[in-house]
Amino acid sequence: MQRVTIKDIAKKLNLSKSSVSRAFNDKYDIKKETRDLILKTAEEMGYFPNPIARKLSQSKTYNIGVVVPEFINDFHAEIIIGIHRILNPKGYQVLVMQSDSTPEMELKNVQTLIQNMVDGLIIAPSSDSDNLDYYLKQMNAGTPMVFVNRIAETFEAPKVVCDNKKWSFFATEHLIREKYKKIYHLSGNKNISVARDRIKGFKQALRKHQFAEEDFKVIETGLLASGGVEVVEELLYRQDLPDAFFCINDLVAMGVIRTLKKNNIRVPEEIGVIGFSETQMAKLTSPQLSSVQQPTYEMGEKAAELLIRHMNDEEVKEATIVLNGKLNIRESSKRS
Amino acid sequence: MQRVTIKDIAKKLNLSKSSVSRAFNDKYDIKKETRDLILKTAEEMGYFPNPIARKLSQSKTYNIGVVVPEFINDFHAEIIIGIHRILNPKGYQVLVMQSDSTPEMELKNVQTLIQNMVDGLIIAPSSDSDNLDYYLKQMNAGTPMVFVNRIAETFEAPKVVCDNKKWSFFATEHLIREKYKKIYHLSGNKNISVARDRIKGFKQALRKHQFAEEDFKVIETGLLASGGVEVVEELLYRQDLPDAFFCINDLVAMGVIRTLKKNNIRVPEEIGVIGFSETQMAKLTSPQLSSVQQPTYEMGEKAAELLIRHMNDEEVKEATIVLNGKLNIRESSKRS
DNA sequence: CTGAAAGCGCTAACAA
DNA sequence: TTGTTAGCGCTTTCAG
Repeated sequence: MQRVTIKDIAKKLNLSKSSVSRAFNDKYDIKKETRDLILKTAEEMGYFPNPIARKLSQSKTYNIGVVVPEFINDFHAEIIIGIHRILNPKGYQVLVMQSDSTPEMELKNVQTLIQNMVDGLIIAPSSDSDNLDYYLKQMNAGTPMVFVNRIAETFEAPKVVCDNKKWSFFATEHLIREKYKKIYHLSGNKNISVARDRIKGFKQALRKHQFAEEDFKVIETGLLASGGVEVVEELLYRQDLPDAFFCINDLVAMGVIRTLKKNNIRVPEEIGVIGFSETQMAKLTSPQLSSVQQPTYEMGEKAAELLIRHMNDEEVKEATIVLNGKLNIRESSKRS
Repeated sequence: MQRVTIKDIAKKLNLSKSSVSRAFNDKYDIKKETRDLILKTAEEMGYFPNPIARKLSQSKTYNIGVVVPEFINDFHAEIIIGIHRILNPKGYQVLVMQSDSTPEMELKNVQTLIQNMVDGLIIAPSSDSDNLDYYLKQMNAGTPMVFVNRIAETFEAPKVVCDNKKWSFFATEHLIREKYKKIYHLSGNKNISVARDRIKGFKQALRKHQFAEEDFKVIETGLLASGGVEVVEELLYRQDLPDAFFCINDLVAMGVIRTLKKNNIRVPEEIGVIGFSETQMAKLTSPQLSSVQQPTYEMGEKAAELLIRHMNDEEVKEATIVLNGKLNIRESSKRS
């Protein structure tokens, strides 16, 4: 069964291909009746425009590339859904690739996508310091790009971020208000600006509440549950347990809680725990996990909108959108 | 900066476009030296083939559509990753859409993808009884399709499924061996063949171990944690708690465990719980959740391989691949 | 082994 | 308002 083309319709109606084409792109002049006629017979003949042909002649692919560190986690999955929500209705197709959280793979994915001629890119970088030169070069060469989440503040590009420092501050302050006296921050990886910002917020809160500087303890754990497990085991061994953990993410927090409970330490009575980047899991565990929720869907949506504006040549080179988080206080951090 | 085309290379080397094209598609005759020369200068000039042009002239898009119920869960995310693993290296791009678990949206997505001229489709249906006529029609019209997971056994199409009945049987038998005497099965939704198969396995195990037929209790809960919560609350109210729950998935199991613990019922000592479709969460909770793990990545890989064979016109119309699961026994179901 | 030329299906100047 | 025509960049048949 051959696909119907504009040529077939033109022949059938004794019109030219151009007229048919025009009927489908209402930016050109065409008499209303002929257009209606064309649209009607097109419908009858089961015609659908061939997107590839259109892409070739318009030299526009309507493809948008998205690169995320990984898509098995709620955070990035939700960002991707947000992106879809904006882009799909506008006729764009979204090509998602994951970088396995490595800058090398990320670069490779971006290159692949550019070679496949995406019209624009949304990148959720794995770190904020790698590949920047390359990205800058590509942007100057005319590839519209928008960055999400982990990206250096100083990098001059359209970006969508959360106010990590602020919400880290609130999370820490919440622990302080709950009368936790010795609070450790389990930080993911200091190469990531997001983590650095959270450290800043953490320290700022402690400082505000007159904690001694020597108590500003930050431990790097990576982003996996195992990181939380190991830290607690280590601290137990060294008999240096704090009475609260503020964790870089929910996974680490879960690792912490598990290990504490295994050692018969009660959460939140003896030790409070709070996570970040709320996951579905937070509500399902016992104790339910307190966590800072980020507006993930909105991050994706804003990034997509920014990209569209960027592709339309609006001047958004340095537009930065900062979104707000939200502190969900549940059982794991409530002593009162 | 204009993109380099084969024409530019041809001009530079005083060759014809065809030769340059041939150099990149080694199915045609071309002298080795000229080919090497072309490849070398192409490299120097920073040439990349324009995929759109190639697609148009080959009338092949190298796009594969994938429709899943949703991608915020490990199960489907892992299937998608499996698909990527096979398809990306072969130069295919994967377009993923989610149906929000409704047949209507699923149909719409499939139609959109077909209009966008994907070369083939992998569908993880939201139910196994909807849209089948349409799919059959499309397949007969020449669109290669492969189905994954929730799909009726009798539907004649290439498909990749798990042996749900078998692993449901093993899960139930495991509970029996742990001396649980009154086992309820929390089933998702009987419209889904996967759920029906698990019910079969459940009953088969009870039968084998001489449980009374009146004890074959199956309760529909949907697929969310809230379903588990509500059932336990209801059963508590009616004072009809079993001593073990075999749950359709980990989310429901988590809801069950949470609610039991809230009511000071110990898991697994008083009540055992086991999930299905292992999630990352299973290892992170306390007690750690026993669950049947399905080979999700492999399901995606097999589906992609099947699709490729199908697109190459191998006769695989009715090929069904049945994969094996695995029972991960953890704390939530071990009384001994 | 290489070149010329047609064509994939559509868009977009330009003419009429 | 409509038709003619020349592409978009590549593949592929046919000649040479």
